[in-house]
Amino acid sequence: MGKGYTPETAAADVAAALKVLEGRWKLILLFHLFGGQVRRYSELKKRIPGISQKMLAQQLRALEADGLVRRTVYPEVPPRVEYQLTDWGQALCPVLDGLLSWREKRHSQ
Amino acid sequence: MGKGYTPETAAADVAAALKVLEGRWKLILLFHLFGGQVRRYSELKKRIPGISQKMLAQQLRALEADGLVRRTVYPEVPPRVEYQLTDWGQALCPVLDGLLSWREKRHSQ
DNA sequence: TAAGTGGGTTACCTATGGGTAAGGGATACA
DNA sequence: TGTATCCCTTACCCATAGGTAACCCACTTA
Repeated sequence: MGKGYTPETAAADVAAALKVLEGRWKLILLFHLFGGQVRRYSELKKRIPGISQKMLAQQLRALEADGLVRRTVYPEVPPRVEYQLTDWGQALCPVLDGLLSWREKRHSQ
Repeated sequence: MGKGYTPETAAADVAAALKVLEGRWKLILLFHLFGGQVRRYSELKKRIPGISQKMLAQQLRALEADGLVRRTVYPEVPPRVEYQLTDWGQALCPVLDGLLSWREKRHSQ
C-alpha cells in the first residue's frame, strides 16, 4: 500500500474498483471480450445463455460508462452494434488472474 | 488465463473469489487487519465508525467461515475475543493492491 | 439488589438489484 | 399492407443485503 491510505480510504478505493464488476453478468461479459474479441449485441445474446435483452443492454451500457467497453454503432439497417474492451478494460485481465491464483491457494497451505 | 477456462467458468471462479469480499464492511475490516494486526471486537467497533454490533459480528463470522480471519476466544469474564488475518487472508493484500493500481491507471492513458 | 462490561443475537423494516413480459422504432422485403 | 430484424426501453414484481432497536448471558463490583 503505497500512499497515505487509511483502512477507510483503501477500502473505499477497492470498493470503487469492484463496483465496476458488480452485477450478475459483467464478469461473464468481460471474459467474452478479453483478448481483443469484438462481438455484436445479438452475438453476445446467443453466447450467454440465460441473459435477457434488458440485462445485456443494461450491463453493457454500465461497462461502457465505466470505460471498460467501447461501443461502436454502424448506421445500417438493421442496425449493427459492436462491443470490445478498451485498453484499460483489457488491463483488468491480469488483475482477475491474480484473484484466481489467490483463490486456488486457499487449501494448498 | 492458464487452464481450460471458458468465459463462464472463469467468471464464476472470479465471482466466487469476490463473493468473499462482498458486503459493506468486509473490505474495511480487512484493511484494519492487514499487516498482522490483532484486534478485539470492541476495538474494531470503536475504530470503524458507523458499524453496528450486528454487522460487525456478522461480517467477522463470514470472513472467519471463508478462511480469511482467525477468531480467538479467551474464556475470561468479561469475555475477550481477538481477530487477525490468516496467511491466506493476508495474501489478499497484494491482489487488492493490483486492483488499486488498475484503478489509478484509468485516466492516465 | 442493582448496575456495568464484553461480545454478541433476535426481530423487524426498507431499499435495491435483478427477474419477466411486453412494447418501440427504423428500415427492408414480399 | 404486413412482417421480419436488430437493439434496445419500460413497467412491474420479488428476494435479499443491510439498517435500527432491543434483548441476552456470565460474572464482578458497589
